[in-house]
Amino acid sequence: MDIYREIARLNPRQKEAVLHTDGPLLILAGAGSGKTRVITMRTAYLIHTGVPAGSVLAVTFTNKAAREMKERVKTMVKGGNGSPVISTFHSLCLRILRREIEHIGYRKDFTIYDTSDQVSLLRNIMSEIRFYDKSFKAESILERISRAKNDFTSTESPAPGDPVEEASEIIHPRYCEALKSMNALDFDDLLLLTLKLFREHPVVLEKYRERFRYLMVDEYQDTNRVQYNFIKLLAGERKDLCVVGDDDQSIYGWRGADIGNILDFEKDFPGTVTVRLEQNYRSFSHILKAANGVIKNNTRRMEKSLWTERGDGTKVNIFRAVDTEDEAEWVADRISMMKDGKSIPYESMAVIYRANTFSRPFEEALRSKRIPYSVVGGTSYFERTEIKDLAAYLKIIANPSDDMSLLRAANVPKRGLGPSAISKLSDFARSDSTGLLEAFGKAGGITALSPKAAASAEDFFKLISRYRDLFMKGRDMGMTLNALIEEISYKDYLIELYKTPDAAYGRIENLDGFVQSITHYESTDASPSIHGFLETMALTDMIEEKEEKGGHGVTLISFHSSKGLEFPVVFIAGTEEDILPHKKSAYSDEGIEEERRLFYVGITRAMNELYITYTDHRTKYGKETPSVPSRFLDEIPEETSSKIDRFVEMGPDEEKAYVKKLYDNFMSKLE
DNA sequence: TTCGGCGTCCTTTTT
DNA sequence: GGACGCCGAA
Repeated sequence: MDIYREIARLNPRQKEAVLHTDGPLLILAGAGSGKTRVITMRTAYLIHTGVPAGSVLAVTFTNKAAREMKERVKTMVKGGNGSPVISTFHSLCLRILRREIEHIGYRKDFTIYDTSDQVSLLRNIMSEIRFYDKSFKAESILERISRAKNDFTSTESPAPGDPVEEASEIIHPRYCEALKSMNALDFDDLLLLTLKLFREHPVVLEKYRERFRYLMVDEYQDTNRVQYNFIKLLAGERKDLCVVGDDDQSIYGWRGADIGNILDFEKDFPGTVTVRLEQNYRSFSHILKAANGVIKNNTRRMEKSLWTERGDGTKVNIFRAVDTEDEAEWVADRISMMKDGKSIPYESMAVIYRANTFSRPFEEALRSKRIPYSVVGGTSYFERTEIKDLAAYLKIIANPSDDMSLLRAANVPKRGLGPSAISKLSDFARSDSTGLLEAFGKAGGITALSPKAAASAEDFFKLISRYRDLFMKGRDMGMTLNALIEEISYKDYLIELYKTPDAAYGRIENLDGFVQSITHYESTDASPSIHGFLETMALTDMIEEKEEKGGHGVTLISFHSSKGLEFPVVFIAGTEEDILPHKKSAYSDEGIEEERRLFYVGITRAMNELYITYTDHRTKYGKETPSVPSRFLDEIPEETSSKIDRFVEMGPDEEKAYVKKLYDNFMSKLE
């Protein structure tokens, strides 16, 4: 591929971004402006000018983004020496820590705790220190702790009178100690500890600065303070740093993403060249005007305005539905009209909503019209209990200090090791200052324990030791895992739990999938190990590659998950106050602005046709509630939209039917 | 130690 | 309307 010919085909702004290779560069990439094309071409160009491929580092947030970028760079850069490092923040940090973590006093064989591991650890700690008050949910404490870890710069004392804040202040240090003693790192630690490493060991930092001379960060608007500091340190004095992002699409503030990072980039890195990519290749003009009209009401943003050469297209349709079912039915009707009348395939259409629970009525309406659909989101494969159960076995096998996994595995399936036996075992471990797993091994000598429980604990210890040997020998992990499943009769346990083999069938299928994924890992990884497998499992959703291709029918998806995607036809549903903006975000201007960005993200997903719907009445938590149209609807310019109103649309018969339906609903609620 | 019934809560989720 | 966690009984 001739790189110069490719560059010549870019628009002037894109060209500018690709050709700027010295000093800090901020690419403000509007939705649909060809961002990926620009950053991959910039990478190719860098390498073409003589930069060694291996000294280019591109960091993304998701595995998907990293994968896509890798593939596209590969087609542009032929052969040559080495390839650029394209990685997520988390995998990059993991790789660094695997090599260097001993510098900061951790063992190399640490394991990674995911969110549910974190929650169970917190529950444990909270009950141990008798903090377990119903008013404190482990999840909300976790949220605070994670937040504190992510914007570690703001270590101000808790807002007085906020009990959750005060509680997490107390729990936080204990949580960190517990993690460390279990030789475990949570997701935040991967980043935080790498930063700590860089700060405390300049020699190590220097090594990585030398290694990665050219840095690129994708989705910069989503970085948190730790990521910002990490990047800044790594960029060092040379500051060959290029960040790409769109402040208008910053929708992860609640997860610690700091929109200030992108807004202040020019200030943080003096001499920054800023390039705005505003030409949009995705949508018709009416859609873009609607998007611009909405987003310009935000105050904390960098001025920009999308435009297109594609022409006006059709106006944005705003539909007022009678109620939740009506909204879903109308959308389903439209979908089948598009399919039948315009031969638009179902795969080209998406319904976007604020929260996953809103998928329900759409699923029902689509199903009743026999329209195929797939719901994006929900619990991921590796979050399923049966998978987590088995993973707990693998984790305690891999890391004997991992008490949380030990506790999970110990009594699943039931072995007669309930809370009281466990607490005796951990008392012993503490007084004898050995690990919990060793305490299991010595259970015979613990007088407080019933002989039955003691024997059971010892058996468990032996089981784990035996399988550790088997796995460490490194031969056929898939078969070993199968043997383990067999030995602990896990499938029988599932059948018993779900009463019938039929009900348990799906679960058992998941198990087989799990065995397959370890087998697959084993056959594709250069040096497979149980640690490596657990890592891959923690950091990537290995199933997603399959699902990405397999997704068919109409897509049902949340605003958040829709970022980065595009569909010829988009329906945005539930555009009502308390939903969008969500009532919990409506207290602050910041919150409202992030909700507005969500709406903006949704609008800009649409290529050809956009429908926005709201209802007159909505069923909330099983109760009929009147709804108020979202304030954001008023921000869509009149000349770019057209309104459809079911109440106006309805003939007298339908109106009568509607009134009757309301009445029936009302009567049925009384019973 | 385990099972079943009630009260509580209720966004978004890249890793 | 429903998931999930807590507490009481066997």
